[in-house]
Amino acid sequence: MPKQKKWEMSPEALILVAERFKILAEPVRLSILQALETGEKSVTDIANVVASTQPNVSKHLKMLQDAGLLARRQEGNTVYYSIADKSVFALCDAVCASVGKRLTKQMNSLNLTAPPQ
Amino acid sequence: MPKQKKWEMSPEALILVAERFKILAEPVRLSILQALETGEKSVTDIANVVASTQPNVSKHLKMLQDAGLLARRQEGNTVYYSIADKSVFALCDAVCASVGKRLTKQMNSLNLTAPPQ
DNA sequence: TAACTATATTACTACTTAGTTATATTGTCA
DNA sequence: TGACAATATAACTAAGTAGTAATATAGTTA
Repeated sequence: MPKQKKWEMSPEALILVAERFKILAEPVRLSILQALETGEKSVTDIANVVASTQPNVSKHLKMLQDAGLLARRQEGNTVYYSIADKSVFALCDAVCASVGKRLTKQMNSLNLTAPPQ
Repeated sequence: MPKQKKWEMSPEALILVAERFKILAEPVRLSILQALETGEKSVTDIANVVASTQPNVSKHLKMLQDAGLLARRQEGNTVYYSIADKSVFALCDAVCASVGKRLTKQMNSLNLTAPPQ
């Protein structure tokens, strides 16, 4: 019986939740989170992994940090970012499962159990 | 031991996940989902509940349906939409918890256990 | 048929933002 | 100090989109 509670949320709360979703609604930012799953990395390293430019990555990192998803640690000249809120991975897994289920349904509805040709 | 699996995701999968997050990154759409939690509703009813115009709501409904989150049922002249993927509520709850935890931390770091003034 | 209702669509405007380029800032080392 | 390296920031452009207003498409009823 843990599931069936009503979803009461104020408009302000809805806005906050939407903002959090917006942070995650960018492939590059998801890629950054993925790159940091194995541990902290410098900005330059992240830029290399996600195949983007340093200024662009810096901007995304700031957004992720402001959202409370990343932590920042400076050592001498280089800055290391790391995951501050591991719950994002569970979120992404849940979305991935939902999206995957939907794609499977679509394929089945087209009687495509295997790719054509 | 169910948790600690590596997060391997192709760039295409990241794009799909980001698109799903983007669908949820809009307060009006979250409000629509909230309005439908108690059961199906007509377009006009939804527009009234979320305090928006009919064309705007119709557009959002189409996006939600295309994403597989809503189901559509037509009866005579009116169209009823309903939740097709209840997993979105778990997602929103998870985000809400994460955001709430972060706000609590911020308040504690400012020694604000109660609102000022 | 015409008049009415519910929903969808189109065209448009205003706003947001991802990416780029150039530059500023900060730290290290000689 | 100067030269260099790592990161952050500012200004800009281009693309996407939420909301609006007008119109189109159906379905109902007379």
